[in-house]
Amino acid sequence: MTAESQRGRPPSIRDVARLAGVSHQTVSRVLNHHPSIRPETKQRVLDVMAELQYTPNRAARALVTHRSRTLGILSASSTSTQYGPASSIAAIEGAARAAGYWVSTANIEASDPASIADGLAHLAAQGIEGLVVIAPQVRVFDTLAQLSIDVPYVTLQSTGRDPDHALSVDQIAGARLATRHLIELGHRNIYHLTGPQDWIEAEARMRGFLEEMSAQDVPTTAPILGDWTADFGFHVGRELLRVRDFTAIFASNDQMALGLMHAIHDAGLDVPRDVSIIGFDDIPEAAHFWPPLTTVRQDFAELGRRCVSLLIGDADAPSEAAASAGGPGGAGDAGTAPGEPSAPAGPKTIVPELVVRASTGRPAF
Amino acid sequence: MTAESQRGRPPSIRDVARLAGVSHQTVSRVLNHHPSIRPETKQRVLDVMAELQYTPNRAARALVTHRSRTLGILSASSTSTQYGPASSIAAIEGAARAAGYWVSTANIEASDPASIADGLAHLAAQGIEGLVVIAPQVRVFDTLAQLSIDVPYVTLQSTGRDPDHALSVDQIAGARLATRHLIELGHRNIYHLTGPQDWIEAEARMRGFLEEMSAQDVPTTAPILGDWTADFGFHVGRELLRVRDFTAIFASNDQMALGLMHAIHDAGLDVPRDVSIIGFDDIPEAAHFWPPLTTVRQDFAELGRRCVSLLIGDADAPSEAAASAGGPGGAGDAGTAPGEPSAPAGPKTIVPELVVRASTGRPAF
DNA sequence: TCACGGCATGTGCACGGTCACATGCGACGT
DNA sequence: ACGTCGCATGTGACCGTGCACATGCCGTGA
Repeated sequence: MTAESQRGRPPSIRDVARLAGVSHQTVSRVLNHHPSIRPETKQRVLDVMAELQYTPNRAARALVTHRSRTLGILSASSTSTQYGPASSIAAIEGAARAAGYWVSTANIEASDPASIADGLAHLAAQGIEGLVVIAPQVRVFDTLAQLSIDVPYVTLQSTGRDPDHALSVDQIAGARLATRHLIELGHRNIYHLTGPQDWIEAEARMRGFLEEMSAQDVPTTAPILGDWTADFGFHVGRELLRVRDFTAIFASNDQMALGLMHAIHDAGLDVPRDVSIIGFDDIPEAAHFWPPLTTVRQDFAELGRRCVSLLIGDADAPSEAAASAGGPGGAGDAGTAPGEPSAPAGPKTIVPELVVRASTGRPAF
Repeated sequence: MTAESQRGRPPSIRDVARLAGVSHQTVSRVLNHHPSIRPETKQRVLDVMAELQYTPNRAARALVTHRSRTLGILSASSTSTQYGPASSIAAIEGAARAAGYWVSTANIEASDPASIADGLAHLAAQGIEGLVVIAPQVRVFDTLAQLSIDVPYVTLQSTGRDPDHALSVDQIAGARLATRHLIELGHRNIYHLTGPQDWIEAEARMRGFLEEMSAQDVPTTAPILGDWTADFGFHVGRELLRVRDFTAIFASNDQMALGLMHAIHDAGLDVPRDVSIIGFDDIPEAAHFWPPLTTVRQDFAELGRRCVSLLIGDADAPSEAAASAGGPGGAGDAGTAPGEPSAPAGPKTIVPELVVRASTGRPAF
């Protein structure tokens, strides 16, 4: 029965149209949830689609609509392997898919301008409609401008500085939380180990640290520039322990905190008796570090979701809303096309949360 | 000068053709590295392309060639946030991009069949030319068959059981390495904490463990089914310590090993004096666990790269090789199109490596 | 009764590439 | 000297969709 329609190629709307006894345009209307189609006609078309296992051809659609329905993620490969970014990426993909979008990723070497340009060009060649940047952002933006790529973009995890493009976990507030916690425990000699300087969130955490320190009138030492890795934390820890003019360290991510604790244990010291350590992110392993790490939790998944609603809100909502008053519907495939496009996304700032575990305590003296 | 050619749309090959004084087909030939184009003509076309900032339209190309040049990754969202899979994914993307392919990801809830089907359908709708599966594989394959999706696929990290689709880190060898290490230290009462049973590599590591145990005539206890998480390791550890009829545990990933060590410390015991712990994967943090973790290192990035060369070798190499004898060139964009497509990929099995650190030692008695 | 508007549907073209098939021209063998 | 072959290039159709613009029909108000 269906064998007859087999002709090598996958079925097109015209094949469906022929079998349903309508024009190809009617089929197209069914696909796009056009309002004025008689229910019976629609049903007949849907039946034929199912019978033929028809799938809309993405390329053809993109060609004529000039819309790729694809979001790009530009990610530093050194970080996409870490819990936080990886969780956000997963959430981005999920939210995008729910909204009928595809997600395409490009990993770059953050340190190499050519790599940035290459990755960006790769995404641009795809006609992405939105871009999420998880990388040292200053350089990326320069390159973006140079290549005259013009798509809406969002930077994951930045501070509220550029409110159009930055949806923020309030990194500053999180850093202040961490710092305040140490100060309230009685620490006065506190170091801060930051992330790389061209990561906006590293800078934000540093700012939060400095703000809280001066707000509480605690004398500040210069932050130490780190690179997010546990290895780096370990080496910095070894250096710092030579002098030991501190009782607490605030590391701007959990990995570096882990490295610090390693160095401290190696020196025969105890956490938190001799030194208190606080991290940032609350990766799932942090609860099982020894000692379990006090840290600041971020909701990475929520962050990813908001990225998408920001991006798709920009790109989609206007035309979408204009097109049809009542029905949302979107432009998903006829078969799938589930729930509403995500809700207005709530307040714009995600507030991070202090998680007190066993790596912080009162200073010994 | 260039202002004149601005007409809203991005430039097409016809625009380029007009300005270069050739036919659109000649432009197309330049794009596809056709052999018989006069160097001067080619150069003229390339110049115009540069001037116009011409970018080939992916959708149009895909429409007519029936090739999407896209690879799909189906990944369990619970695992894509972990170091190993994430590294492989990054490597896959890099290798794919170098070969002129795009990568699109779908994260699924491994436990939910509907989610699997949804993710797979999403990728299929894109016309992916290859699929990498990083998820409990049994269910995925069933679904793949049900949806009658027919693309070459590769399972990341599987054992050598199905040699066509499995490019293997030799998980069995790795597990034997770990087990032998414990036995050689003098341990006789060894537990094994596995990954979820429907993950092929979890099963492979378990097999390796069992094989080595019986090869060395050490009595075996039933493996404990885990879920890859540190939390789970922690809880299992607490249970096991009630009886304490063992001197060593082989955890099939580093996270679970971490959880185990946490439980052991909590009980006031010492690693490795009271219990030896060995992990698997060698995530970057493992060197900084307390104590630094003995584990088995896998080259995740190499694994990812091989995935791609396997997939693209299948899909591309035949026609590619037939097309032009000498020049590789690929079908990248005229402007970009860098280095050779990856080399023949070497021997098919990646051999993992034992990394001895401080979490294993001789049993106390 | 008829013009008119809205619904349900159909017709043809455009999107930006590639492919199959010309075409013109110079070199070469007989 | 002429047919033939290969190179360099051009012409037109086609891929599967969506859009702008008909078209026919029915209900409605003047």
